[in-house]
Amino acid sequence: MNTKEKILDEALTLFSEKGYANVFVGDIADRVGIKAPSLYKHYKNKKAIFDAIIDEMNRRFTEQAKALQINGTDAEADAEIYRNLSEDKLLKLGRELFLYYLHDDYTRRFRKMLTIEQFHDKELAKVYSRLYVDDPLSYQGMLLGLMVSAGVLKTDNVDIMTLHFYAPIYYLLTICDREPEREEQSLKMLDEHIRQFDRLYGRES
Amino acid sequence: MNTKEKILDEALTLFSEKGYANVFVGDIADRVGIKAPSLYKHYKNKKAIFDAIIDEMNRRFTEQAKALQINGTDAEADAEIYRNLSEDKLLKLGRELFLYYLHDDYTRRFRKMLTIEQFHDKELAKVYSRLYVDDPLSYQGMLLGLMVSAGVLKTDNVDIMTLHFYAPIYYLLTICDREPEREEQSLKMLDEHIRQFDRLYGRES
DNA sequence: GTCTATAAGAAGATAGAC
DNA sequence: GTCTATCTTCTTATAGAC
Repeated sequence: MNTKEKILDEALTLFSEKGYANVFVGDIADRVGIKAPSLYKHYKNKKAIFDAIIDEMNRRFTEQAKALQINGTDAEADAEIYRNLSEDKLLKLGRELFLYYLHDDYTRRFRKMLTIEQFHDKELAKVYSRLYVDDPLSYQGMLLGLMVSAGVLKTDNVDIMTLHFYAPIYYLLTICDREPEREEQSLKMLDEHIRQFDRLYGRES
Repeated sequence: MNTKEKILDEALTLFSEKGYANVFVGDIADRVGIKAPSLYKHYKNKKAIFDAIIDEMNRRFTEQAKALQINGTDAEADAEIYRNLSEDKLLKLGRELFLYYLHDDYTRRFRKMLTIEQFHDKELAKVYSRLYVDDPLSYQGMLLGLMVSAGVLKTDNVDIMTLHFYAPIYYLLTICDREPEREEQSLKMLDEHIRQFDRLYGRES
């Protein structure tokens, strides 16, 4: 990781803990191991660092979305997978996804930073809603829709079923972001949530 | 409203939009209609204004909690109410609660401020979790528990049922806080959520 | 309690040497 | 690209008159 990248990395760490306004250019420089004025050789000003973080995230998520679409369009193969999805496998899948979002360093820091800055301007509000509302609901809606098609789940309203699946996961994630010591408790609730979801929409009805 | 109260009020408005660090003492004074130095006759410093807001909220919520407990302990009368709760009434109740939390000026501004400041220190994280996790889950858990006792709802895990009821409501609320123009869409989803919740846990099973 | 004037210090950013 | 020195501006807070 070169200096320019290291600046983004350390800035993201600080922004995600204290928020943009509470982080000083000198703080970032300290952590990078240079003096504040040197930082201006890499970025025009403090705001440019913040913008570069947002850009980098947009790049990553677009990339990820593309990768998901490639898998997602192969509906026949996916349907076959979901048809054979036992409760245990669903549980494992949900837990892995949750832990990825919780523990992946970049994802976690970015989510916390955006949580702090979401009211700062309309643009950031949109980014937040796209990443944590619209994209997850549409992607998971597609997956759950496949499971409905495969007869594994039953509903006449996939959108609300998706909300019922995702909202508790999102909620538990925000708890862990705020108080990491509640991770164990949250994981336990996550398991129970998925098990109950499976029972409500799935095999027993 | 005297000057001292007006300072808290305007400060809360600004803090909830920009966050503590982005609000200057002069900004608050401007909105109150005085000059910055006059403000120091009412509060020792900027931090004291913030602390006073937190204290005032603690006062209000403790008061509210007491009032709720008085009703809540009369389980017999409540059970009677919930036994006769039709889907339409549940819908109306949920919608009213949601709109209260969304539109009540004090509640909304405080929630947004705390959202921005929740990672700033452990104390604020705890306040957030108490107000938006532990208290609602325990209060609504009690109400839903009564409905289970009354035979209106069925589950072997009231905690998860409560999570399934509350998490989508919380989630929709955060969407409206961030993008008020999505209120109509969110209210529609709220209705569908409650209706579906009622179907999953209620009469049809 | 409110004002004007101002002190004290913090923070962002630039200049110019190396 | 990194440094030291420095400028400028902004922000909190105080002093003291009314």
